[in-house]
Amino acid sequence: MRTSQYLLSTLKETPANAEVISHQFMLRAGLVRAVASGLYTWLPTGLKVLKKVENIVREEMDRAGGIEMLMPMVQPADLWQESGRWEDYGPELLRLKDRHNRSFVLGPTHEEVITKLLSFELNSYKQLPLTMYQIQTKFRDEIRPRFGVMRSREFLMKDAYSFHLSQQCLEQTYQKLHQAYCNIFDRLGLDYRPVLADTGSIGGDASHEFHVLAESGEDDIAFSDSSDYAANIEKAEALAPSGERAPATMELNKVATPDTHSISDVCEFFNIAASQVAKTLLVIGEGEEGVTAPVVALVLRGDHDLNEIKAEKIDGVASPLTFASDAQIEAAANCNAGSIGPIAIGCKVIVDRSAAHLNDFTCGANESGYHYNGANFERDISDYEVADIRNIVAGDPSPCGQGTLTIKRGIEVGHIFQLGEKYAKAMGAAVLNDNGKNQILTMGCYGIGISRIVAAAIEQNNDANGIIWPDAIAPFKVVIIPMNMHKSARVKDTAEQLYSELLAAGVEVIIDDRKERPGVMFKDMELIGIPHSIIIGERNLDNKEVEYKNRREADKSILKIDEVVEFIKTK
RNA sequence: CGGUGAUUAGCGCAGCUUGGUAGCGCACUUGGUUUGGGUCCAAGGGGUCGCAAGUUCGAAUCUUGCAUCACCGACCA
Repeated sequence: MRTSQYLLSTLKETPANAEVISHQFMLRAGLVRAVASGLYTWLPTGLKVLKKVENIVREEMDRAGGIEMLMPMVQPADLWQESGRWEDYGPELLRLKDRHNRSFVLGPTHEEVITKLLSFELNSYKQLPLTMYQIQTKFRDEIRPRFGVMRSREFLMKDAYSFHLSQQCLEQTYQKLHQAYCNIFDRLGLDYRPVLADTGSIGGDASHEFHVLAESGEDDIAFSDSSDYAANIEKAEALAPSGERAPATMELNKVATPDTHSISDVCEFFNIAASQVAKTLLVIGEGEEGVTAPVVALVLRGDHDLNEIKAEKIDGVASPLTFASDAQIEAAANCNAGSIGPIAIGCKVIVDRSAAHLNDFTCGANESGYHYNGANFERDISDYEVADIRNIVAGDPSPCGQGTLTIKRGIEVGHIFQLGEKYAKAMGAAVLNDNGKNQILTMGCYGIGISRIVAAAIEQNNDANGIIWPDAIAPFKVVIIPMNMHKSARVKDTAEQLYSELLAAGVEVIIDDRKERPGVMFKDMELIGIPHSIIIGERNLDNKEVEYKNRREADKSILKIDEVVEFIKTK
């Protein structure tokens, strides 16, 4: 490729509405342009990277036994009604009508289509197990698209679906694809971790996410410091504190605490640590249809945060988790939100494991402007349940039993699920088993965000000058930068000769043949992040030499001209 | 959807308080200059100031409504 006949589209200045590094560099390096919120055009350089990621994913999926196919992006509503997700998926599902007023959706994922298809195509257990995949555009009407292509509405995804007759068989394929995902992220050259995950709206039993570690990530990942345990903080279990709860030593004592609402107010007022305070949150409970929903009190230690995913799974708590309104709080606890407490509250009380270990603690008195201190379980609060409802914090013991947890930020680039029979049952996907009986299929599904990987790779590989691509996904492997080619026939001839030789050797090379000053070329090529540069100037040609620079290193080195092609090929 | 802020040339911004000729830097075109890290000089092209209504002799500027975009919260590859 020649820059003079290409669309580089680099920008000197950072567009004002790009916040994260990857978005800034993707715009500046001419990889993408926004069309509307969450919708992007991929420019030539960006598309090259996207295709490289796609091909690595395709190769590893094929190697793991996947079979590629392609399903439509527009899907009929009745498939979604059949699975029940027409109601369940919510507004993120973009619905539309055709000219005949028939309803369709823009596919956010393809369980319905694939399962329906295979309910027709599969007849016998002899055809199983089967793993199908596609690499295709998805649409999710995100509430708030952000971070460029990292959370866009339209994006490129690899989605795979596996079909089995037994859980055991599903687990084998799940393991195989888990390994395939590791191979993919290894080849991409990314620092990533597979972590235990919540199954979310897709449903099912077991699940792992693959996270690229980066400060700009939207998820918190908990790691054990002495085992390979890793879990999304949504999922990571907070163990009960060890040992017995200390006995009560104080009397229950009601104290007037005017203008004391937050945990920090209470700590300051009583001069105690947040870990000695119990905070009480009221959420909506599961009520019968038509009846006013009851509230449920969730009790946590003052220094801990509620884990909403864990809480909404508890029997009696409405899902999705909904906090009580001020009016509901007033009605249930006779006080404002700053003075709620678990003592004699008159509703279901669920206490976090760590909070349940407290003795002589401080809590709201269910009377505006009053708190108790010296509160103790059993003596003061008898009717309660204990559950794990908090987020783990750094320093907590690992649920695996070894080591303590640390927390890092991650970008979710892959997610694999064991779905079980959910979709197969809904869509009537069954085959005859070896006893000649009809049997519902068991499924797994496996996603990778191709376009998100491009952004994640930049988040993890950049410096002040721009992107530093991992070699496997660089848009070009090497750039030839001739110094003042228009003034020196020698420089021009050498550059053109090397360009031809590299092309002939099958190397992805771009030559910067613009009539630009050297500084401009260096800046542009560093911004775009091409891993290897060959710099050709008068000063080295007398010795039949050129310079080589690696994007990751500060210093240049000297190469003999006739060694360049071999040298680059070994990189 | 709630909160916050923004919208003036392709990009980054000023002008608005106090209404009166639409500006600066980068980029682009032309000429010259320079040539190993975003040269310098000069001359140019490009804007219905997000849209609509209102106030006014006159609106980028004041008022109202709407739209779009970004950031913080709940969702997810």
